[in-house]
Amino acid sequence: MTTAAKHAPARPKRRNNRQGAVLDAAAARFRQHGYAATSMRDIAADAGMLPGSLYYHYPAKNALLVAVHEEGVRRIAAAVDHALAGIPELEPWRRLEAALAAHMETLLGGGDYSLVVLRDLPADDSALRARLVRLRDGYEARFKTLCRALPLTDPDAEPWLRMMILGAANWARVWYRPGGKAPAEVARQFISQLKGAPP
Amino acid sequence: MTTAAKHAPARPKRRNNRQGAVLDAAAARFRQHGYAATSMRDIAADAGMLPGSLYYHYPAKNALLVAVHEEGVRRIAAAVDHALAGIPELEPWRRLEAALAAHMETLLGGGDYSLVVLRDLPADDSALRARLVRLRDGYEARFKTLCRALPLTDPDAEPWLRMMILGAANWARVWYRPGGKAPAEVARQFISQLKGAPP
DNA sequence: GTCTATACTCTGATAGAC
DNA sequence: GTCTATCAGAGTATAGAC
Repeated sequence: MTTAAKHAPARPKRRNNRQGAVLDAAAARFRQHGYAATSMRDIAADAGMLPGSLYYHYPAKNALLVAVHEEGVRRIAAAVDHALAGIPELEPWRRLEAALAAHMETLLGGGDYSLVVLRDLPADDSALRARLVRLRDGYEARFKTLCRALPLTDPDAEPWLRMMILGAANWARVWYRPGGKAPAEVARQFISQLKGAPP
Repeated sequence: MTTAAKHAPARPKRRNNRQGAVLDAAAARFRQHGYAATSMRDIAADAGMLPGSLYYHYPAKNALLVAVHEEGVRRIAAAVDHALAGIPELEPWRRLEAALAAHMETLLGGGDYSLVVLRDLPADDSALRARLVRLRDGYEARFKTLCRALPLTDPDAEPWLRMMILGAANWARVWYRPGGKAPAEVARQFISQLKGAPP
């Protein structure tokens, strides 16, 4: 943690790159049909393999879910961090808006791996569930920091404000259609509702 | 629609009431484990039947999903309508807050059938999906009316405001824990964030 | 390292006795 | 209205050839 949080270049060891194909296929299926409705046969077919071959790369179906989730969090966190690094200016509302725009662009941008925002955590495996929740919480800590920096008249409002922003943003997955407003514009409008009239 | 929107008393024909047990069992399973992860055998066991017996009451698994969904929408809509009927006063923000409180109480109150706000609409059956979406849209029309009545400085803000409110409320299912603040209090705080400083 | 073939369980659903 | 018995197929996972 001294020099850089990510000690690996970009994709450390995608051995013969077939593992990447498996993960991509799983991400696409999980996103489109959900975890429970996706079969290993589906994933294998999309990856151009037979079902049994998957188990060389990942020991079980839920290991695939964890891997997809980890990659998803990694990507959305990178997008947000990159957006914030571009504007070291101090105006807190604008920083929050930029972060939210990056969050929503990644989430709604059509890429798979947007599961960060998993609605439907596996209820049967509590260890797995806890692990995924911890991952998401680690990511969302960024928004806690951003919201705490806001000049609010009532400091106790911060948690509610944060819950509203993230909730509204994540729920956008349900109603958003690619043809509509750009994700960044949605983010701008959301922030605008909370900020009240601008000066 | 002249005298009353609901022409049936409370539960029109729960024939021999075993059908109700089936629906309750299905609702509980769908809520806790999701649709795809629930088997007809699970539902049958919870209802005290054998798997084959379910098909006397419902012709297929997805018919159960539709029935649960319809009952869920009916309940949450009834709760909101009842709350609004109690306060025919005119202050629009208070009406919206009351409706949101009823929405969230029903949603977070622990009852099954709160699937209204279905996370995971079946992606494989687009006819079914469309039907469920239409049901939800019919319910949410109430909030469109409520938001349009608000005294907003920018009238174009109404859709964004509504999307934020419903999104934040529905997403609360993900983080809300029964020990915490009452749902009505959460609703109050959410509205408070949007209204700005009260007079 | 990757694939083939397969084991074994569970799925939604049906037919017909009671 | 519920049960017994069963179907055909899909589910995850494994063993072992290449």
